[in-house]
Amino acid sequence: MPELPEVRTVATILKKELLNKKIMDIKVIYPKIISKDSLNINLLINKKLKDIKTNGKYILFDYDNYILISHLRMEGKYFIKDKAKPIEKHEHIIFIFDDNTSLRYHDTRKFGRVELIKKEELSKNKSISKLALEPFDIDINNLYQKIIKKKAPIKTILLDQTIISGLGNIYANEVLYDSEINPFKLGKDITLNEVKKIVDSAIKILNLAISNNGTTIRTYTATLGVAGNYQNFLKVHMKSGEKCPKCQNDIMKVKLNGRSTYYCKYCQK
DNA sequence: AACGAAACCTGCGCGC
DNA sequence: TGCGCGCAGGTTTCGT
Repeated sequence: MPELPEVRTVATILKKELLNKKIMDIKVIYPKIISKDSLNINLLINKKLKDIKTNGKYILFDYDNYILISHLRMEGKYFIKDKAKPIEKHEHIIFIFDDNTSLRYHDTRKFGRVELIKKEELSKNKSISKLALEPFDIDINNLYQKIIKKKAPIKTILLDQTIISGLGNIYANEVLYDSEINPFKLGKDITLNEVKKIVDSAIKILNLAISNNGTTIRTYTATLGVAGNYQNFLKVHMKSGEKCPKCQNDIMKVKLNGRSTYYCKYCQK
């Protein structure tokens, strides 16, 4: 569940469900989920959750003096369960609270990571400090200057979280379709007006996706029981062979730097 | 320095 | 039925 709308959806629900719960115990079943730079996760025992925020695709659990940074990568999910329920396959970390509940980090592919840091270290954290602003906050001219320095295709650039944060493969495909830009167009050839279109499209698409609880595709278990609905709004992603809604030609599927890229070669020049 | 490819993992669907 | 391959919403590390 990983791009910005899905991460915000998860964070909103977790905040509602977990605020002020006190952690009584933590069971780590698969230790590699915890970053090697992390403080001992048991420092969270006896702490109460004060807030949950997000930054790009990161979820930040605020515990006063500490912050737990969580990235879901490809398949990370959180479930809230009665603490007596048996540990299921793919549950790697279990937080046990002072009522009868527990929070379970579930990750089929084990790509996700959590890292516990002191709060004052947040701005210099290796992952967080490199992050660019989200499309909602980004400065067009600043982004333009970064993009035209790049030789890589614009699709690849949009996936670079140090250039603009929050977009992943689905929304990068959708944003480039909406802004009518060919995903293969090189960064150095992108115009200021095209950067404006990209940011406008990104804000529009992400906001609509957030209000629909994100996108749920190819997923067997909805995180926290919440099924997103934005898959019903997708124009090109996973639509190869279907007709372009604008010109009725076929949507193409190609590989671009190893990622599936869907676009209309007539509308996206 | 900057780019693409491989690595990190598991499960599913498809063709043979 | 079983096997092998390709594929999946991401990021970091490794070569060139």
